[in-house]
Amino acid sequence: MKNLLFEFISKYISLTEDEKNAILSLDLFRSVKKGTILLKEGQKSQDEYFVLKGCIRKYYIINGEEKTTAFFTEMEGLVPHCVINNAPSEYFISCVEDTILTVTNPGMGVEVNTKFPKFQVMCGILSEELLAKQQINFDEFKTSSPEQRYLNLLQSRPDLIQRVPQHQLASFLGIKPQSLSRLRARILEKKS
Amino acid sequence: MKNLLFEFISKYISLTEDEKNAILSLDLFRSVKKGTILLKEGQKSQDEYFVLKGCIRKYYIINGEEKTTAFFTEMEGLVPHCVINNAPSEYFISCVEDTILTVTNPGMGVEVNTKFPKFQVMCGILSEELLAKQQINFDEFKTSSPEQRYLNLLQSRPDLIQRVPQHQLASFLGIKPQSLSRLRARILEKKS
DNA sequence: TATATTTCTTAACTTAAGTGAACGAGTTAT
DNA sequence: ATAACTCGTTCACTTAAGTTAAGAAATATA
Repeated sequence: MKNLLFEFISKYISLTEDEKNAILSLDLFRSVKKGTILLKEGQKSQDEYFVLKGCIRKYYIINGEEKTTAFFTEMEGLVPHCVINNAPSEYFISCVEDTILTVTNPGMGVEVNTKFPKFQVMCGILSEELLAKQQINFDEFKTSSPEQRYLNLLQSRPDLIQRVPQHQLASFLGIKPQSLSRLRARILEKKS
Repeated sequence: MKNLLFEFISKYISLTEDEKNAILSLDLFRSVKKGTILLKEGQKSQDEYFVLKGCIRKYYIINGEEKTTAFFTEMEGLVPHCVINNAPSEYFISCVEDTILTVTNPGMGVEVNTKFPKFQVMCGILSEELLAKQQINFDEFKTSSPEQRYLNLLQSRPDLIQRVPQHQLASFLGIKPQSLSRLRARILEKKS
C-alpha cells in the first residue's frame, strides 16, 4: 500500500527517503469494510480521504431518499466540504467495497508542509487539476441526457458500472433505478 | 473600476500603494460591448477574466445548439480550461451585457507573484473557495429537478433571471426554453 | 419609420422519466 | 433451513420534458 501512495506522489514531486519516512510516521493507512460509514450528515469532522484500493461513495439523504453524487476509486482523493467550512456535514460518505485509504487532516498537513514545502506545491497542482476536472464533469452532466450520461460513463469509467449497485449508479446519473433499467434495455434494442 | 478591484482584493490580502501601482501598471481593464465574443471554440488563448461590472456567459455548441453552462457576474472570475491545459477551447465565452472586466494571463501572474508573494496566497484561498462552491453547486444540480433548480436560482441569484435571456437561462437549467415557460406557468398556478 | 430578427409564450403531440406495484434471484439473519 | 430483506427488472399508469409549429411582443436593422 505504501508503494501505491508513493507511486502516486512521484507523479507530482520526488521524495527523499527522509521525507517518505516522515509520511509513514504519521500512520495514515486505514482498512475499512464494505458498508462502513466514514462520515455522517450533521457530523463535524476534519478527516480527508485518499483511496488506495476500493471505492467510497458520497451521498445525501433528501426526503428519506439517498442521492449519490460522487464515487471515489483508486488514486482519488476527497476533502469533505465540512472540513473546509468547519460546519456539520450535509452528506454521508460510505464504503462501496472493502477499501484501503489514507486518512489525514489539515493539522497534519501543516506539520508536514512546514518541514517539506514541496507538499504545498503538490497540493496546488492537485487542486488545480481537480477544479478543472470538476468543471468539465459538470459541463458534461449539464449538456447531456441521462442516456448520454450513461453511455459516457460506460466510456470513461466502465469499472464503476461493474462494481457499484445499480440503484446507486442511477442516482449518480440523476435518475431512478427503474429508469436506468429501461434505458439499458433501450440501448440494447438499438444495437440489435 | 480600480476601486472595485482593490475592494475585492482587500477581502483576502492587504495591499500597499506600491503594490496597487504595480497592478495598475499592468493595464488590465477592458470595456466590452454586449454580444462580444471573448473566446471561441477551437481557439487557443491564455486570457483569464474577472468581471467588475456586467455579465459574461460560457456556452458550448453541441449539434448546432447553444448549451449555456455558466454565468459570471460582478466579482466573479473565470480561468478558461484552455488556459490550464493549453489546448483549443471546447467552448465559447461571450458578453451578456456591456461589461467591464480585467484580462490577465499566467505570465503576468508570474511577474507579479515573484514581486509580491502574497498574491499566491490569495490565489490559493480563491481556488479553494471556488472548488468548494463548484462542488456544492454540482451536488445541488444533480439532486434536484428542473423546477427545483429554477426555484433555487430564484433564491440564490435572482438578478440572473432578470438580466439574462430566458433561452440562455433554460439551457443553464438543463432544459429547453419552452419547458422553462411551462414550468414558470406551473409555479404561478400553484401559488394561486 | 418600416422591416427584419430575436425572444418569449402557447398549443398539440411525442418521448422519456417518475411512481407504485409485483416478481424472482440473491443475500443476510435467525 | 427458513424467513426477511435487498436488488434488479418489468409493467401499467402518470407526469414532465422534448419537438414542431405558430403567433405576439420586443429589439435591432435598413
